[in-house]
Formats: sequence, C-alpha cells, structure tokens
Amino acid sequence: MERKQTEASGRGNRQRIVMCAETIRTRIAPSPTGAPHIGTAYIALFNYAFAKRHGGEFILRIEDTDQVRSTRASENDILEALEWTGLSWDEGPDKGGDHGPYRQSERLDIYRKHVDRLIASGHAYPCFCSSERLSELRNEQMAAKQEFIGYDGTCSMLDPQEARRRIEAGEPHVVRLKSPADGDCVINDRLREEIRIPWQTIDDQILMKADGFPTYHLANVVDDHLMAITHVIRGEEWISSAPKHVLLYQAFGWTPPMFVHLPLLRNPDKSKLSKRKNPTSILYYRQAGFLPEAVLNYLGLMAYSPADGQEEFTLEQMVATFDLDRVSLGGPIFDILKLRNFNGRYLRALTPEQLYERIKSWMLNDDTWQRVMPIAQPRLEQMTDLVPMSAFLFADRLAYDPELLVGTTGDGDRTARLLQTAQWEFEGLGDWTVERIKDVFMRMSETEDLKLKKLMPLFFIALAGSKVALPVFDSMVVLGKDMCLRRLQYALDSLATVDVTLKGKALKRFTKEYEGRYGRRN
RNA sequence: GCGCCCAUCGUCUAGUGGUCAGGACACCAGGUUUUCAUCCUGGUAACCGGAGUUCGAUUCUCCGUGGGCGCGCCA
Repeated sequence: MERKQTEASGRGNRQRIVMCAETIRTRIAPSPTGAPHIGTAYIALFNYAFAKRHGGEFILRIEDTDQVRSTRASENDILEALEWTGLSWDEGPDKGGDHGPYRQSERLDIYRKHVDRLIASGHAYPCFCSSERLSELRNEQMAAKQEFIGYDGTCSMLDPQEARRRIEAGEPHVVRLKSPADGDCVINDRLREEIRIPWQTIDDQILMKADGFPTYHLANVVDDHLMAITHVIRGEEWISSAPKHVLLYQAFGWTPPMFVHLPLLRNPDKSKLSKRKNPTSILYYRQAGFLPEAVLNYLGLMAYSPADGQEEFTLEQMVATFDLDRVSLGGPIFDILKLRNFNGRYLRALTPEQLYERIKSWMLNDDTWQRVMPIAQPRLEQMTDLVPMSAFLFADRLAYDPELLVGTTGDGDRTARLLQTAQWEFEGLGDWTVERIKDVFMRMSETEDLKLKKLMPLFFIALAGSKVALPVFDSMVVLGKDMCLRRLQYALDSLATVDVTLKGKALKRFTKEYEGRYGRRN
C-alpha cells in the first residue's frame, strides 16, 4: 500500500519524501445470505463516517464463503440497498480497486496459500474429524455441563507424516488454527478498556473448510490485511472471536488493525435485532416510504451523539464532525416510532416539487402503473375504481381483522402456521416473479392438501387486505419481497389479539414439522 | 454451564466529583389552524442495588443484580 508519497516543495524543484499518516481504510463486509440487514447499514454508516472524517477510504467486500447459503440474488440486493442509503464505497466488487477481487469466493487461491503458510510454520494443522463426531462431542460437553465447549484437539496430536499421507489419499479434512493453552489474549478495543480473554476458552478454530473454502475468521483476517484495512469497525457480537483474529495476525507476523466494537441494535425486548420482532431488511424501509437520509440520520443517532447536541444531521454533517470518542456502549433499541418521526421531518422539509420527485422515484410512477393496468382493467367500471382498488399496493401495514384472517381456515393455529410457512417459503425464494411465487403457493397447496382456491383467501387478506382484490401474485411482485414478508408478519402479529401465537416451544415444534414436510430452511 | 460486553426518563441520549440531572421521540394538557396533521407553549417521567474512596458521588473502585453477545466445516 501507499504509505509514502512524493511531494514537490513549493520553491525549487527539490523533491522530498514525506511520511504521511497512514491512510485510514475501513470496510463493510456483508455476507450475501439473505435480505440486506438494517444492522449492516448501521455498521456501514459508522465505517463510512469514520473513514471520511479522516480523509480515508471506505471499502465494500462480499463475504460469500458459505457456498450453501450465499446467493447472487442476495448480493445484488445488498448492493442495491447500500446504494440506496447513499453510503458510497470507494472500492468494491462492482467498482474494482487496487486491492481486489472484492468477493471472497474469487480469492480462494490467496487463502489456500496463506493457510499453507500457517501449516508450514506449525500454527495450523489438518483435522480429519467428521461433523458427526464434532456434534456428538459438543452434545456430550453440553450434557456434562463442562466448562469448556469446543474442539478437543484430537488431530493436533497427529503425526504430520501420517496427516500428509491421509491428505494425499484424498481423505476429507479441514484445517485448524492451534490455540495457546494458557494465558490471556489481550484485545485493544478503541472504545473500551483492554479486553482480556483466557486462551483456555478458545478452541482450535477451523480456518479452511472441507470444501476448500475459508471460514470467516481466516478470510476476514487475510483480506483486512491485504486490503490495508486500518480500523475494523464491527458489531460487538465479534468480541468473543476476536482472539482468533488476533492469533492469526500474530501467526502471520502482521500488525492487527484497530478494533472498534459497536453495540448491537436491539429489539424492544433488548435482544439482538431480529426479523421476527422487527423489520430488518433495508429494502423494506425503502418500500415502506422511508427516505434514506432519514434512515441514516436515525441510525446515526444509535450509539452516537454529536458534540453540538444537534439531532438532525445530514450524512455530510455527520462526516464533518464524527468522533469515535462520542460513541456510547449501551445496546440501543431500534425504535420505529422515532424513525417515523424523523422521516416525517425530512418529508415535510422538502418543497412540494421535491416531494413529488421523491414520491415518483419511490413507486408512484409509470413503471408501477403499467404493471397495475393489466390487472386492474378487467375489474373497472368507473375510472374512480382504480385508486381505491390499488391502494394496498402503496401501503405499509394494512388494517387487519384477525377474525377475518382466522375465518379463512376456521382455525387460529392453522392460520398462523400457514402464514408462517409462507413466510419461510418466500424468504428462500431467489427470483421474485409471478411464476416463482405461484410455484410456492402450488407447492403449499399440495403439501397442505388444500386446494389453491381454499388456500388463497388467507393470503389475499394478509397481503392485499381483502378477500377480493387485484390478483395477488402480480400484486406481490409490485410490493416486492420484503414488503410481502413484512405483511405476512403483520398478519401473524395481529393474530395475537385473538390469542393465537406461534412462538417459543410451539414455534420450535412447528419448525421441525415444517422442515419435515418442506425440507430444511436456511 | 463457561467466557466476555454493557447499565441515566418507557425509548434514543447529554453529562466525566459539587447541575433544579439537559435535549429528542412517545405520552398528557393548552394555544394557532374551518377538521385533521403541522407548528408553538407547558407538563409527567431516569441516575439498578450495596459497600468503599472522598468534605462531597450519576460520575472513580469493588461486589452483587439485571440485560446482551459468543461458545458452528454461519458470518
């Protein structure tokens, strides 16, 4: 990386080498395994603000090392969502840059080389234990209420010659990082006192999976180093695995970056923000009519307050004064009510012309109407029918009558289960098209042994607010996946008012049942 | 179970040994507005508990308690 730069002095032509302060580089590294999470925007915002405050660079890296769950559809959504927020990255998979590629699945040779280095230096070793053995081991440890839960180090005792022979024989294996037996790992966190974690509690982490892909820990450390990341600003959920990262930097002989662990966004019940209890997809917020600048402003208020006490600020203003020392550590509850208030302020601050432009670029435009016309036309008697008929397409939460929802199946629990099943089924759907949506309902109809005609009324009400409405598959395309998932959740939540709930043990039981009939969910 | 992180109004937070503990959201009351919303004014509401340090602790230390996160061939 460029740490020196030449500079012509004003007078004369003498060139002198000046040592510049290292360029600050931060990154957001989402994993493309689902909807773009609002927490990603929150962490990205702080990374962006910090880097830009110091004239640095902000990088986007895609962490797609989970071959099973990563999808290109999710990656596209994440890029689209992040772009919508207005947090622009200097380097990334779509932009390129001097430190690419920025998609981890395209860097496999780099990880391979690095893991070989660790094996050669004795910091890592191949492990032949099967997944079955490991989960058995874990269960035993749990059952015995052992202090230590984790890998027992069996394969670290293997003779290297023997190990090589087994690898050459094609035996499947992973590579593990050797963890020290005693002492403490010291982590320097920019926001906290020294964090000390006993090495005894850290097991030999897998670095390379049997499929030849790296795990997060390896890929993340190698990339952060190679991409010259100076500050790793991430959620505090990572504190407990930080020792593994520190150990890797040591093993490679690299200087670790500065760690900055931000508090996690929470649900109203204080648990980590989850889609079950809150909308978490950035694209939902876009569809629900929030302005990105309001979302960013609100997110900026989580765990941070500017020195001047001003609550309303643009991204530029936040960047201009951002100060890590003003980050607070208590886990903030994500309060949609306050976000809504902020959004209202931003909406009202626009001129009517600006507002109209924003609303057009949101969804009140030709593109939407052209999709609506073909499905609305056959149902029109007067032109005045159009807007009332399509209103649900431009709404967020609909007014649900739980009795009506339950009435479609005649059974509360059954209703909840169907809604939940649909939610799970649609969550995993990649292409959001009429055909694929229809496939899902057909499959449900078959699995539930319920004619489509009997199955659909529930979903007409949940998604469109009425048993009689525009065709629901087409409507779902207009609404977008995240809004549809949200509506299903709203409907599910509304059932609670008639004492129908699907959570805790019942939910667990139903999850098993669902997986038995529909296959494992992601 | 073990490890770690955290702790000010219901919520987001300011505060860094001496403040009537401030602001914002929400809520309540009043005012402006043909209604509503906006806007303005006012109000209710917090330092988790116990020791210690100190002349004096919301603020520093320790111990509790509470909450959170982690303990995957997920990130």
